[in-house]
Amino acid sequence: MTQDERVEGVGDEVTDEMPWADVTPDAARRLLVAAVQAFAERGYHATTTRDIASRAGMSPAALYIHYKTKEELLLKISRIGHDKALAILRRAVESDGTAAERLAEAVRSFVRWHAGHHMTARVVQYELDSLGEANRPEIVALRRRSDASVREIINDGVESGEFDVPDVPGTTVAVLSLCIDVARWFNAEGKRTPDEVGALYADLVLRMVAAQKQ
Amino acid sequence: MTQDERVEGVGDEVTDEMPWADVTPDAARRLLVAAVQAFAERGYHATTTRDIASRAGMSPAALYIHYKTKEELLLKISRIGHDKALAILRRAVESDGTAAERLAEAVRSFVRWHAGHHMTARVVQYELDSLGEANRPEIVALRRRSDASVREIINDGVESGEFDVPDVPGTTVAVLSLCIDVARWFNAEGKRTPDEVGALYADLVLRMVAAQKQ
DNA sequence: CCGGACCCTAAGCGCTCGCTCACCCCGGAG
DNA sequence: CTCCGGGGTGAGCGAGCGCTTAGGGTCCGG
Repeated sequence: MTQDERVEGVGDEVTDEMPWADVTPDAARRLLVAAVQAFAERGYHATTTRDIASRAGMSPAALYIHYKTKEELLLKISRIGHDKALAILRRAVESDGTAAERLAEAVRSFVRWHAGHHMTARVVQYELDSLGEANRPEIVALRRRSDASVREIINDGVESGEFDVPDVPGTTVAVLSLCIDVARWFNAEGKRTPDEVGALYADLVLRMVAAQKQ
Repeated sequence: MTQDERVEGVGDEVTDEMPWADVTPDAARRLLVAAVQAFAERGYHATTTRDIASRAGMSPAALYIHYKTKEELLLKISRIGHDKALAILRRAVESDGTAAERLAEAVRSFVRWHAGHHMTARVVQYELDSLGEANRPEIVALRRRSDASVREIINDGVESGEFDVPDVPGTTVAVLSLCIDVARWFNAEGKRTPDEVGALYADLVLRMVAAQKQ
């Protein structure tokens, strides 16, 4: 009863920082971070539980004190990652400003997150199929909410006349796809910072939806 | 000496059709097609050689008559797939017309291929890391040539004044990224045909690079 | 009839996987 | 000191992996 649970209470008013800050037993967090790195580098199926444990400085058996299975690690990573990504999008949707401003902010912050946390994002976005049938629907639902958030802004812009978008669902898919794929190609040793990529992509997306002649 | 090598000589003047048409022993082609499906559905590391063989209607051992290892299958798929994709881009680059026409054609045909052959494209684009150190450089080199092809068209358009692109390398990455990610989300049972997605994406890309005010 | 080249299979080798279990170390209460 | 419980470990389990090998069916020229 002394050092046990301070899980709740801190709130999550921050959305852009280290995602694993409030994973509570210290050893469990180290294992989670190790799993993110391993999954991002080698893929879920090519990663062994022995590899995860040794990255966290533990024996292979220690993993099973904190997680029931290897898939539970992937599920927890996917859940937290999608929550963070969705929170970023929702904040942009619910902010004040024109549709163009909100769309630019959504793309900028979403891309910044995918670049800055490209290891996490890679696992979150590309290892969804590695989840079993039992766990996948929960994550797919989160993803659909991200889709709806972007479509919401684009629809607003079309209705207000700011945007000229012949195919709203198709353009929504394209915008999200563009942002998500950042996690695949972004390299921390490359020349661009996450901020720069975010600014570039926000500009490109605004061009995609802008009314052609005013 | 009788039926051995007729590999070369047929030429590859066709770029948009079934990619495995000229894989010569019939059993080897069936195994390759089975491997593409399995890798696309489950990923390379989650696919067993027993699964590939049984999809091709053979025993597990039959695979090793035609291929030395499981990775050789992935390498062959990657090589053929990248060759086809690059050929499509090169044809657009070397065609006649304005930069805008060539860029639109490049995106349209590249996207059409990624949608129409999304299983192959998924393996080609997303399983590159599963190749060992020995084989990866060859495929990476092919990918760089695709990158250079798109950059070439965009540079032409900037120099001729057709395009207004502040960041040519960044925009090149974005365009390719947009096209490639089609392989991830495209669903054959969905509402859109590969042609429709190609047309939509060509339009979106032209908007991204178009001179804002003329 | 034979004999062998060509494909393919049944069986299984050696290995590593995800995961388990019996035990140990160590700080705090009595 | 003893006792105890929770986080950790060493060793190893059954299973399934990539891949190999000995041999069988079939079609050929003789």
